[in-house]
Parts: sequence; C-alpha cells; structure tokens
Amino acid sequence: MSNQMDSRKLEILKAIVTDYIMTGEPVGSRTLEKKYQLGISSATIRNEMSDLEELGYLDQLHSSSGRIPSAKGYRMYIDKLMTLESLSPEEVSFIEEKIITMAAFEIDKIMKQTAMMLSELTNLAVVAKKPSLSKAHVKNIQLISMEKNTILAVIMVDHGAITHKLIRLNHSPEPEVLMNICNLLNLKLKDMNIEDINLHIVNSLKNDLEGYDELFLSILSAVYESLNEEAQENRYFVDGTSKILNYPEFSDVNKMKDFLGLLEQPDLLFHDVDDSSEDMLITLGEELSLPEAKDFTIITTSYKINDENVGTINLIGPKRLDYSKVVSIINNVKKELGKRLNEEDVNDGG
Amino acid sequence: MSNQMDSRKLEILKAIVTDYIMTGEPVGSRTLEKKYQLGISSATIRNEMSDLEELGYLDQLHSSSGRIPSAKGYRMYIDKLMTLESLSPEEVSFIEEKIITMAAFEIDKIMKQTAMMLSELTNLAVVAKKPSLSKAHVKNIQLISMEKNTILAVIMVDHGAITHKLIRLNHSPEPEVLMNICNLLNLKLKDMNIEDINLHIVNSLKNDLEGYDELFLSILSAVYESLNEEAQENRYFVDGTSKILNYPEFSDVNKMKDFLGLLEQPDLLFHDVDDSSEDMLITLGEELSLPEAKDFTIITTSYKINDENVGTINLIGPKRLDYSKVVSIINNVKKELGKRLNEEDVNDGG
DNA sequence: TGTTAGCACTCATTGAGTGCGAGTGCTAGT
DNA sequence: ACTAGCACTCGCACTCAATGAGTGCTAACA
Repeated sequence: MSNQMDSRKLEILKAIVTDYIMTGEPVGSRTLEKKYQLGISSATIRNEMSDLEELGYLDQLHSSSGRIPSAKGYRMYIDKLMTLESLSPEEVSFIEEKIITMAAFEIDKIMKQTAMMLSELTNLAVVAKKPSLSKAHVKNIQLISMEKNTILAVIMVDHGAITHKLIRLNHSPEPEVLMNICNLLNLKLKDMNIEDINLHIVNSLKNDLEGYDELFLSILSAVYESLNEEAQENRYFVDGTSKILNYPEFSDVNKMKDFLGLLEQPDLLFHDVDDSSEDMLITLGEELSLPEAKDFTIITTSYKINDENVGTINLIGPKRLDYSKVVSIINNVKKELGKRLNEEDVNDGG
Repeated sequence: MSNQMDSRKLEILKAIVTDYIMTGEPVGSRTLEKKYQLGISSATIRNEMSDLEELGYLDQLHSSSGRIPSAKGYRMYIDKLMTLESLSPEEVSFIEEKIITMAAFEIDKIMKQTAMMLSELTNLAVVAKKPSLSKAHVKNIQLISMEKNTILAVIMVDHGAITHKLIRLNHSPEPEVLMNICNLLNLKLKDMNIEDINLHIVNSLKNDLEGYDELFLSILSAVYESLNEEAQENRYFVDGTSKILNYPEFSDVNKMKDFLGLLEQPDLLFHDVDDSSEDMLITLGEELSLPEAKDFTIITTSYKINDENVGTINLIGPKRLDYSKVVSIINNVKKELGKRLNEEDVNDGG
C-alpha cells in the first residue's frame, strides 16, 4: 500500500465526496463498503482512507469519526472526478421558458433576472456583478439642460450601461454653449477607453474650447466623477440570501454572521474576472485570503457579448453542495441565454 | 387591588419594559423591588404583575418565570410611557459630520447614505424605500436618438427621480420627427400626475400628431411602461442585515429565515405611508397581518421636501429594542437632514 | 505483498437523574 | 391595602452511564 495517489484511491475519494455531499455526515469505511461497490473490504478502505488523509485529501473531525473532504479533496473532485448529470426535461423547459419571457432589452435587467433564476434553480444565494466600467468605451454623451442652473449628463458606454448625473452650475449656460460642449465631448471622448480618460486628456480638450473654461471644467469633472461613481456604486445585485439557511451547516449563528457580513462587502469577495479566459470558475473558501469565507464555495460565471464582458454571476453556498447539478444548470442557462442574446441583438444599448 | 389600570401599574409596566429591553431576561418581582425604587414590596409587585398579565400587558413564558412585555405592553410603553433620552455630544457631531459630507445632490443617494448611517447608529437593519411614482408629476422628458433603431427616453419627475428606458423601433426616426414628438410629450405630459397618464390621455395626444402614429405609439407606450417599471423595480435599498444577528433572540435559525425571507419580499412588509400624516411610525410585528413578522418591530420614517414624499426609511429589529434611543437618533438625523436639504435646495432634480 | 477478519479503543451523542435558583401564588398577619 | 413567609413550579446546568459509529492495529490468509 504505497502512499501515492492511484486510481483506487481516487475511486474511494470520489465515493466519499459524493456521499458527504448527499448526507452531510462524515463518511465511514463501513458505509462506503455497503453503499458503493468498491470490491474491497472495509478494513482495506480504512487503510486507503488513512493514506488519503495523510495525502491531505480528507479531514477527520475527531479520532473516532468518519472522514470529510478537505479543500484539496473538493478541488480534486471538482477538477477531475465529478461526472456531470444532465437536467430533467422539466428543468430544461423551465429554463427555456424563463429566458424567453424576459422582456427587457437592457443588459442589467437580463442579468438580474438570470441571477434570480439561477438562485431559484440551484437553491443558492446569488450576487450579480456588473463589470467595472474602466475597460469600457464611451459611446454617447448627452447634456440636457434643466431648470435652476442644473444640467443632466447622460452617458452611455459600449457594453450597454447607461448612467446619469446631475451637475450644478453657478448659472444656466446658453443652449448653444451647452451643445458645443456636448458635441466636443462626444467628438473627443467617443470610443475612448474609460480608464484612459485622465487629466492629460482633459487638458488637451481645454485647449479646444476657449472662453467656457469654468463651465467646461465643471461639466467634464462631473462626467468623469459620474463614470467613476457608477463604476463603484450599484454594481451588485444580491438575492436568495435566505436560501442558504436551508443547509444545516449554516444553523450556526457565527457562520451566518460571516456570510451576511461578506455579502455586505462584496468587493472583498468577488474579483473581476475580465482577464481570465475561464468562463466558469469554482473557488473554495480556503483558496481566498478571507478567513471568514472558508466555509463557502463561490461559483463565478462570466457573461460575454461580442467578447465583451457584460457581467459576472456568482453563486454562493456551502462547500458541501451538489457541484455536478449546479454546473449543469449553469451550463444550460448559459447556452439558452446565449441563444437569446444573439437573437435579440441586445448588444447595442443599455 | 382593582383590576384596572392605574398610575402605579403603569409605573411597574414601565420598569418591566425598561428592564427587559436592557437585559433580555424575563423580569421578576424581586428584581424590580431591588433595581427600581417603587416603594412597595415584591409581594405587592407580584400582585400588580398578575393584574397586568390579566389585563394583557404582560406575558409569562411558563408558570415560574418572570414576565415579559406583550405587544400591548410594548405599545403602551411606546405611546405613553417611554422618556426620550438625548444623544451624547459625540453622537450628535457624528451625525452632523456625516450629513455634511454627503456629496451627492441626488435624492436617491442622500436617502441611501442616510439609511446606512441610521443602520450604523442604531445597529438595526434598514430598508430604504423610494416613493411610488404614481403620485409624482412629470417634469421633463428627453428622447435621445442612438444608433441601430434605438432611442433612449430619459424621464424626470418632480421629487427628483430620473429614469431611462431604451426603445426599439423598426427604423430610425428622423431627428425632426423625434424632436416633434419629444416637444409634444413635454407639452402635454409636463406637470401631469403620473397615475393620470392613461389610455384616455394617450388617445387625445394621438389626435395632435398626424402621420407618426406608429412611431408615436411605440414611444409613448415605452415611456408609460418605463414609469410603471421604475415604480415597481429597484425601489428598495437594504443594508445592515447582519447587524440583527447580534441580538441573541435571533440566534434561532427559523427566526433568521423569517427575517431574511421578509426582506426579500419588502412589498409585503413596507407599505407606503404617503397618505399618513405621521412622520414616524413604530409598528410591532403583531400589528401586521404577517405571522412571520411577529417577532420584529419596524420603525418607519418618511422624508418630505416641500410636502412631497421623497421616500421612507424603515429600521427593522427585534421587538426588544431601545426605542427611546432609536427614536432620539431618528429625530436628530431628521433635523440635521432637514437643514441640509433646505440649504442645498436639492428639491429640483434627481 | 496486498487483503481481510477481529478486537480493543475513542469519542460524540443521548437520556435519565439531580440540585439549584429564580420566580410565582397563596395565606395569614399587620 | 400591604407585606412576610412558605410551598411549589419550572428551566437550566451538571453528571453519569449506555450506545453506537468509527478507527487503528495485529495476525492470519491468498
């Protein structure tokens, strides 16, 4: 019995993870012998389990309990061992129908509704995240004059986000002046990458516009601020929080507190995956640097239109969850959503 | 000892509620005798407590436990008995500073930041609610042409909300046509109450616009839809959920589940108070028709500018909470916010 | 040399039994 | 009308033993 991974050990590990995901109870050697046809006795299984623990794939709560998967064990299961189950016809048609009946054109709303659907199907909490604006391009800027020295800036960017901001001035600008500034902004900023709109550009613009310096500056800084603000604020949509209370491992108040606390500071938990080429990423709590997150799994899916990231949807639940089911659901939803997005040609507007 | 309310019974009731709010433990007659100078013996207190229970102001968990306030008891305490405590100078200056540093002009953001501050100060969960649009008036409608047969409608209403909606058309309208329609919409709908914009109005508008029937109808219905949608969606901002886990009475998973479930369907819980003239309303769970809500208290404050409702902020916590402190905090925040809103003249824009 | 049966051991969990203490209701005396 | 005193009631915390699932180890076996 060498202390190295082999196919029998993998088979046993798979059985343990599968069983633990189903029951939530530590798995013992006799249970494995009875429930899974491994062709070896419980004593042999015990030896193998002892090896698997030594190799770091299993944990033991106390010296006379069964084993549970460690983070390394889950990781192995997720990456190599699990077999995807296909969805029932009911589930498939449920997904199709939901996606077809989504009425809105706007990306934001579609993402939100998709997030809610995923939460419902998987029984997990969900956090949908809009992409950071910093990589997006300006598409259209409109300045609308309102009463009492106020103008409204409406800014559109290419992956469909629309944001607006009120700008206070010391006086009401003449309509022609406003239009001039608006045209200039569009001319100069259109198709620019937002993270490239910096002080340098601002200064170069100033040279093109004589006489309106003060006015122009207040407007430009408001536009700039608005983009930054929108990039930070309102980027998250959270739903299904109460669902994870159905998992017995979260009866514990402290875990629950950790969980809610994390959801209130989503920036700590959910990183942008714009650069990653993966379109689904399963992250175990231990693999994050946050100790409060260690009991959770986050499944991140990123959604793209024309190779542009339009957002990510994160499902959050306990580490002990039915990965194969969840992955199948996500794949299916993604497929159907892809069809829909192409059909409707949603990619040109917010 | 008559079985009717008198001032001594009220004094005892007040002591019981005060003590229970502080300790969370059922209150016994000896505790009352020792901690509060009531001038009577524990035996007499016992008799009075027995009467108070019979009158419905107190509950007893089991035959040999102390008493806790019933909903009726809390109600009496809130309405008649509690004495407001004033805030510490630190708290007052904390509030002042926070409110002064709120940068945004937009009502939505101010409400959101105020809600977060209240949650922080009171240690309660908070749900901020925008007012229903139905009572608001249209202030300004802009139609902006975008590429690919799409136009963007931006709609402003009088209490500062701004909403936008993408409209898909079969073809791109001529700029002049669009401007015509836009002007007409503004002319006819401006200052109209949103709930009065109905089919009748739509038809009367149609007569004024010849030739563009189809185009006009799609735009108008999109505007209409947009107002309705905005009225339903995105009306709530929730924060501080994890705070209520600090109250030991919510260690119970089921109560927690109830709580989170309620927050996910805020429409059931938080009613518009537009018509009510009260500016602060404390509602005990029993006074709602939702059985899941029975362990909670909701403190609703409505905020007005120029007698127009701009939103309500609801604090949610256990029934056992420091009402006098919370009410003082709310009053103070309200006062400071009032100053700020008048100073800045925020009332004319979103 | 790998596999298995058997056995002693460990440890969390459960339930019965106990004493303690806070609190009540009742009664009799002031 | 008030109070002192006392018997009674529960919940709670604690102990203790029994239970049972699970392990590690050893010796025998193919």
